[in-house]
Amino acid sequence: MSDEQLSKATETLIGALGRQSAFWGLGRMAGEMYAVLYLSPEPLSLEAIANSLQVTKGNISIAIRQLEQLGMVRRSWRMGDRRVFFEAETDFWRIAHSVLGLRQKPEFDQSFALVEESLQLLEQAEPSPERDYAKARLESLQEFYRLLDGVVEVALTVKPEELKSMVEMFNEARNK
Amino acid sequence: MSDEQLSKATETLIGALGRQSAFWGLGRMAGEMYAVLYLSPEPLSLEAIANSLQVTKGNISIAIRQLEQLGMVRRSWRMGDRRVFFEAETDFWRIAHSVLGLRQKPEFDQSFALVEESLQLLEQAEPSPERDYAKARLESLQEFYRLLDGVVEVALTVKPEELKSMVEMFNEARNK
DNA sequence: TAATACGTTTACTACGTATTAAACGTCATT
DNA sequence: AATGACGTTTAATACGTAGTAAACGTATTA
Repeated sequence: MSDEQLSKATETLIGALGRQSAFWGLGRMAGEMYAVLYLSPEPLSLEAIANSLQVTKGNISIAIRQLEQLGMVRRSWRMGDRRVFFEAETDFWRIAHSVLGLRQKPEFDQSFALVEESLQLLEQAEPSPERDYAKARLESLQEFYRLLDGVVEVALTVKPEELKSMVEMFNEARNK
Repeated sequence: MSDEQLSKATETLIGALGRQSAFWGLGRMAGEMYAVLYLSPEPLSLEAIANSLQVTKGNISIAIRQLEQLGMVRRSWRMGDRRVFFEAETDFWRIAHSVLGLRQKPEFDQSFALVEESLQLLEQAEPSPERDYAKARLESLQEFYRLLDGVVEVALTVKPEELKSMVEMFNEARNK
């Protein structure tokens, strides 16, 4: 690293995305790796990543798979080089799509299905004030889930520019 | 428990919200406790919660604080009873507000600040292709953060009915 | 065929967090 | 004052996951 400021800047981003990634349940390592790749002008080898993060190869090998599966990182090859290179997907919109679809949505669906199951159990229960109360609560929860589902659906359908102008529209309307 | 189906339904919801809660980084316990309270027609004592989840009082005492701080649970008292009772906040809209504000937003802001810091470090760096590339990347990341921030802002500003009708509008437009 | 350079897998260790049991402080009741 | 019923705190433990080092498989080169 010739430029001190540049490497400091990289370290700072590594810290930022590591935090973020851990917070969202992806593991600190995954975010840190993404940060390294995101700032690198050209694809990096597995070993290069391991060096810049001071961890072992095996560690990277496992973590990189998560990132690949989520569409946050791609592999590439160079002719005459047996090594595998990785580069970051830089289109956050695309990343948001795949992460929501592959990670959040399944979890959401699972939960939704369980609420439905719970509701069906209540249908079979003896009518009683307790049952009726629980039933009302579950239906209310279900409605909220449906709203959330709809919001996400919309967010993934519109184009980013559309979304951006929508947001601006709202903010203008609110500020007067 | 007089009604077998009712308690099965409760257990199912406990499982669902426990999963969900752990997934979102709140800890399994917190979600399970919320589920118990959410389905209970009247406030429950600390010990009652501990019994229904088969854990110790101390455990509940700690976890309940999280839920209180996030506005997901409230304390209440009964005259002539020294015990503390807890009841679930059932307005998910309100919960969404406070969770986003108290939990997600600070984390987001922290990350945003670090990206900015990183960007400022780059300003001071020697001009070079690597620096310029990194700078472009960070600016792009910043723009995405701003968009996200705006979306959340809007989502928290509009009333739930407004949001709901917006979603419906979009879906109709999309389906023709 | 031997030797080297990879990436992956595996068994082990280290670490942080969740959970418990017990001690503690407080308040009401006797 | 003494006792008992609370909720909270604390120290110890259990548990799951993150991370390492080394073995492994495979392809490439000599």
